[in-house]
Parts: sequence; C-alpha cells; structure tokens
Amino acid sequence: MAEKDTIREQIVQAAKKRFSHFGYAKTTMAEVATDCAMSPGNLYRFYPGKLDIAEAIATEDYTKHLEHMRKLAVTPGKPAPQRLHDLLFEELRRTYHKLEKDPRAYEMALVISRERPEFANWMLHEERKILVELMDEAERRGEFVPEDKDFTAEMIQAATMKFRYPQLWSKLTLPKLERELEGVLCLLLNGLCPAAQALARQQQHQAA
Amino acid sequence: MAEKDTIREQIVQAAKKRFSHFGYAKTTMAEVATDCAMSPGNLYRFYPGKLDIAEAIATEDYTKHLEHMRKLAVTPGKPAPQRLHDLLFEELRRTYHKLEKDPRAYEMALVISRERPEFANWMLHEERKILVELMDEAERRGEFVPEDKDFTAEMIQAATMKFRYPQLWSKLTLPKLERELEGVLCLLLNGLCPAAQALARQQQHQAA
DNA sequence: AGATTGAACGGATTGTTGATTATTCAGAAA
DNA sequence: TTTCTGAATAATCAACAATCCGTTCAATCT
Repeated sequence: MAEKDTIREQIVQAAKKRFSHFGYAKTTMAEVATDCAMSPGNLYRFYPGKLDIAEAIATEDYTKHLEHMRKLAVTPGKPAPQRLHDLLFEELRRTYHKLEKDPRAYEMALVISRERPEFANWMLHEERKILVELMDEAERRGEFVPEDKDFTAEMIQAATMKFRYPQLWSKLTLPKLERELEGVLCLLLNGLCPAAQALARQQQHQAA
Repeated sequence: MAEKDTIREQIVQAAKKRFSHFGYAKTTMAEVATDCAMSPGNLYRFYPGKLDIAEAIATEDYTKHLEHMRKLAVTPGKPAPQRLHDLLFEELRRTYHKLEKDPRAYEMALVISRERPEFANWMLHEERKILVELMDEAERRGEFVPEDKDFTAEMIQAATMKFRYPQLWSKLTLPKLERELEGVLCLLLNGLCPAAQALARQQQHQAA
C-alpha cells in the first residue's frame, strides 16, 4: 500500500498549504479534496476526519523537532547542565516564534489542544523520553545521577510549564521569558540550599 | 468620610451575597442597588463599575488569605524548607478547593483575570513579598542565603505556576497535583546535582 | 469485486433581531 | 450646593433563522 501512503502525504501537503494560508477553520474539506483532484467523500478513505489531517501535520512537524532535540540532549563535549539548558531554550524559542509570528499556527495549536488533549500528552511524553536520555547520558559520564529519572523528567516539565506554552500563560516578551527560564534552570540545577550552591559553584570551577 | 466607607462596605456585602448565589453575570446592578435601598445610578458614586465591586470582594478575600500565608512564612520552630512547603501547599489547596467546589468563584476568577490582568499581577506581587519575608527570616536563622531574594522569589513563582491556577492548566486531581508539587519543591530545594543532593541529605539528617 | 463520487443529513456557525442591562446624566430632592 | 434618582443610551446578550460544511452512504464507475 505504498500508493495509499503517497495519497495520504498528498492530502497532508494540500491541507498544510490551505491551513497556513487561510487558517484551519476557513479551510473546507471540499477545497482540500479539489486540490487533490478527488471528491470530498474520498478523503475519508485516507483520514477519519479534518482534525486528523491537522494532527498528522502537527505530528510530522513535531517529530522533526524531536530529532533535533534528541541531538541536543546527547551532544558530546557539553556538560549535562549545558545540554539541559540548550534543550529547554530550544523548546521555548521554537514555540514562541511559531506561535508569535504565525496566527495560523496558533489557531491550529488551540484547536488540537482543545479537541485532542491526548496529543499534548503525547508531546510531553516524547519530550520526557528525551530528558531521560539526557540523564542516562549524564549518568554514563558521571555528571548527574537522579534516583528516578522518569519522575525527575516529569518534575522538570512541571517546573518549566510556563515556558512550554508561553503565550497561553502570560504576555511576556521572549527576552523576559528567557531571563526567567535561566533563573528557574539555575534553581533546578543548584537548589536553594547554600551548601548545595557552594558545591555547585565548586564543580563549575573545576569544569572550567 | 466614614459614612462613605460604610456604604461601600454595604454594597460589597450585598454584591457578595448575590454573586455567590446567582453568579456574577446573572446579578444586575439594579438588584444590588435595590438590596442597598438605593437607585442603580447611585452605585456609581461609590464604585466606578460592576467589575470594581467584584475586585473589591476579591481583594478583601485575598488579603485575609495573605495574612494567613504570612504567618506560615515565619512560623517559629519550623525550618525554612518546611515553611516554604507549607506556604506553597496552602496556596495550592486553597485555590483548588475554592475553584473546584464553587462554580461562582470560578466564574469570578475567570472574569477578573480576563478583564483585569493587573489584579493577578498584584496577587503575585503580594505573594512574592511573603516569599522574601520567608527568606529574610531564613537568613536571620542562618538557613538559606539566596543572593537576590526578590529574583529568587520570582523564580519560585515561575516554577510553581502550574500549581497556582491548577484547573486552568490541567485536569489533574488534587492528589496528583500535590505529588507533583512535592517533587518540584524537592528539586528546587536540593537541585539536580548529586553532590548538592548528598549535602542536602546530610543537612536533613543533622536537623533531624 | 473495490474505488470513487456527490447528493443528502445534521451539527455547527453565522447573521439578525429584540431584549436586557451597565452606565450616564439631566434634573429632582434634601 | 450636594446627594440622589430614574429615564435615556449604548453595549452586550439570547434566541432564532439561514447557511455552511464535515461526514456519511447509496449509487456509479472501473
């Protein structure tokens, strides 16, 4: 069924074009069908519905992003705190720019997260896997050894929620968000306790 | 102008009763006026508008809450991490219960945070002052010494955003939220670095 | 047979109208 | 004059109609 997959891809491409020009709501299935030289009804042999096409687009897009993130998580030559920093900043900047400059992308994000909450869960889950990979790598190199890596990944996500959907929570500008993320990350890495901080500083000096 | 303040308080009381029975939207200014034995127009000599009455109610309520929080922040005999824990959990439980069991309160919270975003800022600002007091006290007792307390308070708030408006972000139950807050707090206190963690553990043992 | 169509169904969305209500203000009452 | 009223105004909301569009499926084509 390579044929079927080709058509599915064609549909996704046509829909992507329409969605990004006119928006999700203003694009009709009839239009997408016409672009693919088929009848509206025939679309349903390839996708269960309009939302599923949008989800396919989002999945394709996010999967690419995940590959990039995975590379950042295990970059050789960078210490674990640096890798975590790069990862979280990449995530912040990506969503910020995507949602900021492109109202269509914002619309699609809203629709999908409202209508398909499990998609947001999937994204979090995938990102968590990468965080765990980062920690596995850190363990291998003797940098960090969190007791329960999965739990720790969940907590890192909870603490950085504000930076994952920046424009849903606040109207802060990117520089302010970056400053805050920097601060939160520093707290997460070093903790509040003075002794812990002192030690963390020692380690940084040793590394330098 | 003690007279004027009495009437303002009377208006707030009447509105509070109406809002909590029938909701903000379903309460008319004419009704509140009748309850206060005055004409609708006269209300505007005491408050600029309906929203300002709601804001007055919320302010009164939150101010009481702040007093309670301030006590928790400086409770003698409890170590600073414990006080921070109590503070954040109190905040979580309060908002959770308030918004969970009472759709009227939820409606008012939505309206105020949409129409008067500066009110949410004010709340955050007040809470931050309490966090700084907690740290001042910790410094006095030689527990913590964050370099920039104001900044640190901001970062603590950023990291615990998810628990401050729990039902706006997620549909998690209170036990799950509590488990997550526990984990985030632990990360914030001790940090990710193993050496820092080990030290933190030593300190806890010494304290016990 | 399996693949495809496009008309038909119904749920959602839009536009319109009428009513409700927050807010104002000219004037009445004190 | 200052305090208050209540009708007038304008903005918002609710209800209804009309339309649109996602989805289905009986009929057609290959």
